[in-house]
This record gives sequence, structure tokens and C-alpha cells, in this order.
Amino acid sequence: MIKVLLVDDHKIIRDGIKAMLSDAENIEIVGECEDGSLVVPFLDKNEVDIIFMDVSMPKQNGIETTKQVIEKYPKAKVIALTMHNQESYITKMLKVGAVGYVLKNTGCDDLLSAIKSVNEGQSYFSSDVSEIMMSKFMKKPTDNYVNPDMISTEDLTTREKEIIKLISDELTNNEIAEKLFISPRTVDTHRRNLLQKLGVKNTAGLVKFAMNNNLLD
Amino acid sequence: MIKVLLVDDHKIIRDGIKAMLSDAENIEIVGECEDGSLVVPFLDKNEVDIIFMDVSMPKQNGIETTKQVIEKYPKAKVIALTMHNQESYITKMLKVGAVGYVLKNTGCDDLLSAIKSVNEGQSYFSSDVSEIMMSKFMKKPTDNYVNPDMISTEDLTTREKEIIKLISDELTNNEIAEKLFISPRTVDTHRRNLLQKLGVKNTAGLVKFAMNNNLLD
DNA sequence: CACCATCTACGTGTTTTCACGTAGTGGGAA
DNA sequence: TTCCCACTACGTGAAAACACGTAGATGGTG
Repeated sequence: MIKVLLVDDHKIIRDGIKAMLSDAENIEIVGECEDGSLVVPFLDKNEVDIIFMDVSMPKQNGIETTKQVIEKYPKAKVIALTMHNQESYITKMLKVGAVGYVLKNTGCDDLLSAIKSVNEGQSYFSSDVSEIMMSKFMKKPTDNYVNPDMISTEDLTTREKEIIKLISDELTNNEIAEKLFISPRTVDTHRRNLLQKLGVKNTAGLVKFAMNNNLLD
Repeated sequence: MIKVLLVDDHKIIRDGIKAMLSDAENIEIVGECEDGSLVVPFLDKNEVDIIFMDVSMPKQNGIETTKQVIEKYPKAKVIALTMHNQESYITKMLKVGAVGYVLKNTGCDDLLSAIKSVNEGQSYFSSDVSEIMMSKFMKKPTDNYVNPDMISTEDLTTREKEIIKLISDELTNNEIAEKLFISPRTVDTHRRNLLQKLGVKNTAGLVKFAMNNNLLD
């Protein structure tokens, strides 16, 4: 039996979810909270598997609440439940430890999927939410004006790639020299060529380039 | 009719996809490329709506290829297709302009969904991929009990975060000192404290930490 | 108050990096 | 064959980073 706690300041919402989950065999609503501040006290006295958490509540919002909950009960599974699909809300909830995010307009099936996924240790996001998050990673169409003098890994020789990797691995010129069976002076030359080629000032610039271009691992 | 181009160095994969898409009414495979370097030349001579792009290919990989494709044909829809579900690959492909990402073990239905979504201007990500990307935003549950000596940004003071950022920006101690109106010696002290605190050897280690913990931007 | 964390700063010395220049060798391309 | 590129290497010197220790000022906390 999966024990579910509902946290939302609107009774209608709580009742709606209860109705949707009432038919489910293995789900039990063990409690309701109409404000975030009531959640931790409730958890102190009751056993709960999954928490449906509204994000915006008058007294104490879902973000702060989730933070407190996860801090005290790291095993608690919090699913954010809201009508807001703004990216900032989503990010914040995930940052504080929510493992799921569904919108209030999702249907019964999605709600059950969410519970199932989360209960199995997975995370769950309704498709709208996924969409929004992904767009963060994507190159926006307007970004197509690319740097003409953009340097890529193609412009580096094999040896240079090898050396920039070892530099990023925190080795000194001497250590690199030893590893590659060449003179430290040679490593220095490569290093200076890299600085010049990539147009960076120092080791920090080299490491950033290496990371941005997957030269590590 | 949706015109599809397959880019993958393995013939088996290409044939597999062809077989899967053969029943679809409105989809036509207009060509195949066994290396990334052949894609742009192909696009120069053929009209293509959607490109299924393998990420790792021997000569020219999918990341570089996608970059070139989007640069020359901004309207092209690239769907990354790979067995790698490492976060770095996914991010890289999205950064260069891919609008979809499916794993090679996805079924026929998912493949059709991907084509449909992308063709309608949406983006598409198989569930595994969504999962991985989301985890980037989430406080990972594993972080709560693994690695007791794992250092996070929380362990750094405000000043230290400020300084590690400026170090990553390729500033020298002197430049940082000037910027923050403090003595270079103080910057040096902070720097040494950072090295000690983060357990890294030199600037390279500091920069890597800064990047991994989003201390830049 | 005493204690602790944070930010500040200096002394001294070594190691490493950065800068600028030069140059031989070997391999592949025009 | 000639020429260029990549890789190798050295000389010299300045700048920066790293190492280790010490310590005052301040502000918050038990």
C-alpha cells in the first residue's frame, strides 16, 4: 500500500485528487495539509511514501516546504503539483529535491503513472514539463549567428589534445613530460601553442576549453 | 511526405530503422550516410526534412556534423540517435541544435512519435533521455549518503565562490585583487584555502570544480 | 564573555607557468 | 624535390602560482 499525503491550500484540488485515486487498489491517502508549515509536523507522526505538493501556497510555499521535508526525511518522495509551468518554478522544485512534477490539468492516468514511477524510485515529469526543461538545453533558433573565429577540437593536433587533457587532469609540465616520455620543454612549447591557438590567457582557459569540448574522460 | 535521412556508420542500424519505418505511410527514406562528413554534401543536392544522426562515428562525429548542418541549413531537424545515454553527449547534441534525442533501443512506435513531433516543430526525447536531463536539475538522492568527503558549493564561503569564479575567468591574483579592492596576498590566501578545501592540486582543479558546480555564468 | 568562522594580510621561498625566440627532424603533400 | 606541418627541444627571464606559517579584525553564537 502506497501512503500518499496531499498538500494544497485548495480543498477542491485535494478532493479532486482523492476522487481520482479512490479507485486505485494499492494507494491510500493518509492525510491532507492545507499549508506547507503543517507537513513536517505531520510526517513526524505519520508514515508517508509520497507527497503531492502544491508549489504556491499562502503561508509557506511548496519550495521551502520541500526543502525542509527532504532535509529531515531524505527518503520522502515529493511530487510537485501545480498549474504553473514556468521554468523557474520547476527548476526550484527540482533543486530542493522534488522527484516529480505534474500539472494540475493532468488526467487520472498520468497521476497514477507518476505515483508508480516515483514509488519505484524513478522520477516523473508530465510532457509539458519535459518540454520546458529541454528547451533550456537547446540552442535557440536565434543563436544561429555563430562565431566565425570559433575554434573547435579539429584545430588541435593529436598531441595537443593529449596535452590539454593532462593539463586538465592537474598534471604539471614535468609530470606530463614524464608520462609522455618527452622533454618538459616540449610540453611547455605545446602548452604555449595551445594558449595562442585557443586565444586564452592561462591554464583556466585551457581547462574550460577542454571541458566544453569533451576532451576529458 | 516526410523526407528522412539516416546517418550512421553501422549498416545494420540503418537497415533496422528502414525496416521499422517502411510501413509508415507518409515517411520516405531519401538517403543514407555512413559518415558525418557526407551529410552536408548530401543536403546540398537533396531535400531533407528530418535527419537521424548517430553521435559517435569514426571519421566525423554527429556533434560536429550537426553543428555544420544547422549552420548551413538552420531549418533542418536533427534527431540524435545513439546508444549512448551519457549526459555529456546529450547536452552537446542539444547545444549544437538537435531537436530530438532517441536511444537505439527504442521501439518502432517511439521512432514514429519522434518523427511526428519533430516534423510538427516540437522536440522529442525518449523517456530515458528525459530522465537523465532532469537529474541534472535534481538534487540526486544518492548524494545524500555517498561520499562523506564530497564537497559542494555549500562548503565554500561567498568570497571563495567569488574568487574561484574570477580565477576561472582567467584572471590572475593581481587582477582579482584589483577588482575586489583587496590585497593580492589575500587573494592568494583564498586561493590556497580553495585548493585545500576542494582537495585539488592547482588552477585546473579549481576550474573543473567551478564548472561542475555551475559557479560560472 | 569566549569561541568560531570569515575575511583580511604579510613573510619567505620554491615551483610552475608564461613569454619570446630559435631550431632540428621526419612525414606528407604540392 | 621542395615546402609545410607536427613534434621535438633548448635558452633566458619575468610573472604567477603554490607551499607553509602567522595573525589581526569582525561579527555572530553558545
